[in-house]
Amino acid sequence: MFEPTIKDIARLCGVGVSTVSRAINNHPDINPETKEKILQTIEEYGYVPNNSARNLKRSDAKAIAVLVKGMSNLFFANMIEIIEGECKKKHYSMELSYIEADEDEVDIAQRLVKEKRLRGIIFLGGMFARSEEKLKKLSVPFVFSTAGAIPENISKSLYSNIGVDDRRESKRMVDYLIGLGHRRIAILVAEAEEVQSIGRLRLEGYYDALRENGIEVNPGLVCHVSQKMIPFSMESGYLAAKKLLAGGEEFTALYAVADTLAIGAERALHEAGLNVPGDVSVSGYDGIELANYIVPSLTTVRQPIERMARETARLLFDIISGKRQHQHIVYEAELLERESTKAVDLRK
Amino acid sequence: MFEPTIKDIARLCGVGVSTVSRAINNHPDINPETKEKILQTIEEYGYVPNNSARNLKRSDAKAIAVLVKGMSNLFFANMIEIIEGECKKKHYSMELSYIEADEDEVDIAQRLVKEKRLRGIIFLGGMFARSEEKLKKLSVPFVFSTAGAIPENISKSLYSNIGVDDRRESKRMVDYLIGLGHRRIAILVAEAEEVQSIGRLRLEGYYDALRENGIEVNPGLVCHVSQKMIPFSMESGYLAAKKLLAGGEEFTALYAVADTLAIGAERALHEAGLNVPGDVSVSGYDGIELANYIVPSLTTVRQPIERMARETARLLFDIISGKRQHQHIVYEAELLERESTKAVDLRK
DNA sequence: AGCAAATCTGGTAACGTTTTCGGAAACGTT
DNA sequence: AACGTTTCCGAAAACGTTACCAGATTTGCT
Repeated sequence: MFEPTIKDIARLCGVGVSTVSRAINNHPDINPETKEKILQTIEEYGYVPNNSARNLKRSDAKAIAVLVKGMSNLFFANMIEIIEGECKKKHYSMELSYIEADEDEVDIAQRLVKEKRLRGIIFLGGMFARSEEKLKKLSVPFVFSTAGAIPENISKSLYSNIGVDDRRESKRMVDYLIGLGHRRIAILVAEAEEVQSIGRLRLEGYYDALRENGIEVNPGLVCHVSQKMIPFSMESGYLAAKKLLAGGEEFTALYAVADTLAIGAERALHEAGLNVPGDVSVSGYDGIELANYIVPSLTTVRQPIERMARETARLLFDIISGKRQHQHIVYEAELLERESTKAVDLRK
Repeated sequence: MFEPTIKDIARLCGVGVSTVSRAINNHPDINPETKEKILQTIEEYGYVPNNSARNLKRSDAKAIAVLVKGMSNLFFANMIEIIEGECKKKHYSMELSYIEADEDEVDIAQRLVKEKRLRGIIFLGGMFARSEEKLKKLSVPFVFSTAGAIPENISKSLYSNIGVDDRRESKRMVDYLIGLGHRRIAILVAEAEEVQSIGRLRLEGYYDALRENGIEVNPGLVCHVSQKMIPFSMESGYLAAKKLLAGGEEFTALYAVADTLAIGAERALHEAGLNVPGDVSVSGYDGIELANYIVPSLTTVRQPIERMARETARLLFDIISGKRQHQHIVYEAELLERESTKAVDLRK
């Protein structure tokens, strides 16, 4: 199959290649009539500029990459879709790549940028304990979202970060459960071993709340998702809850650090003949759409996912175009009180 | 920031650029020692070949695109992740783009292919009533998955298609409900207006089952998701079910043509004080992971999603490399009988 | 009418690779 | 020793664009 190039179009129109190039790129230095004719010919022959040649010459591509760490997460799927929409608006293309837990996201990004001459990177999830030198080597802006905490000693001007204060919001949820009278509150946590990871932060929030309320931490109520499992999957929640139940430790509330984990846990509870919220109150974290539809609807902390995703993309584009500098945005989350939690039964 | 090129590496090693190129691309015509030295220098200086230049010269890129029609679908999110994994294995990069309902996927693909010199396209969802001429113009292989039905008059050698027989599997589900004694079976359907769309096919399956069992179709039990809504979202299911309930038509079973719709519907049922499966049996379609965890777990038709996604990617790669020809694969789905359905109560 | 300025245009040199081609050196074989 | 082979290598020509520069034409102003 023959693919016309800019030369062919030029020949067809009896003009030089530079003129065709000008027509394509909306250059001002061109006669509107010539431009019209060229555009028409282009249309007629179905000419589409070769991106590789263009990128080579321009020495950068109108593209970004979205790197996702932590698979099978409804939350990220949602964000990706929104980010893709923003890319489309800016006529950027988006490359998506899921990266393994043991891979270094900054290294991968670095390579990708060099290879494809991308203009920026969005990074979703994962923990975040990078070295400053690596960040310094980055030649394009890097925006993190829904990532773990940032080590204090790294200069904030090297990257952007958008999200909520996981530790604080997690504490808010546990405070709420305590407010309902719960004292024996179990927690289902994933990735808590990774320093500064999201899971870790949410667990810290749990500790904070207990401490502040003078409740002693019962290690038997802190249940970790097996490291071999996908951290935030329903299956992980299910299995972890089963383990918790098997442990025999009593609890009146179960807080899972992700809605998906909570849903898995509810099934385990159900199988054990426990009613939610009758016997156990259950709450999650994230505020995925689903949480509102299941029966009973799930009490959760809603992250402003759409706003976060949209702003992540917009901020990146603004930094690329020089309109804004790197910044660190912390959104407020919202506690959604729903059917899965209730005040502790005083008769018990 | 200075980025070394192949010339720099060549100079640094005191060899010609072609030799460096040979080292990078594992060409046999090179002295192992020289290769070793070059590779070492590359490592040392962090050289990464410029993809644009490479693609330009090679006149094609090691990349494919995944085009998704029909947004906010858990099912697709899952498939995309699996496909991305397969791409990674083959060292292909993947471009993701969601396309609007009114856009022509083949046109978009065509443009993308010309622009980026992609080697193939995977197309997820949407209906599929393409013209043969357009398909003929395609210069790279095109694999559809989870798409609507194929018009019979289009030559099957022009594209591949992988999926299940939606009409038959849908009928299977309705047959099952009828087998449980249900006669007044409501259906929640989306996109049924689009000829040959997935929604339409599933609705046809419903009609087939009723007809075969001598049950007259009650139009009051066929409930369409509003066209303004996202077709397969939970919200759509919720709203549609509310409309159905408001219609006042009695039914003992509700079949939603997607699990997400079913989950939305269950909430509406719940709000109306109806118990599942006590008062109404509910079933879905797709077999997303979630369906197994919610309470009551959802009876559904499981599409072999992982197998489909994996095979879609593999088939595309095989066609690209000439190992296989275009083909049309129809997988068997599996009816998963779970807690949300039960035999109709004879006392009623 | 004359000249400067504005408008438009085409030629051409890059951009960083891969690949072809011919040649040099090293190696076997008679 | 003379020859063909093999092994390795470098020069240079693409690939399809964009951007710079210089030239040609038109326009605007005295």
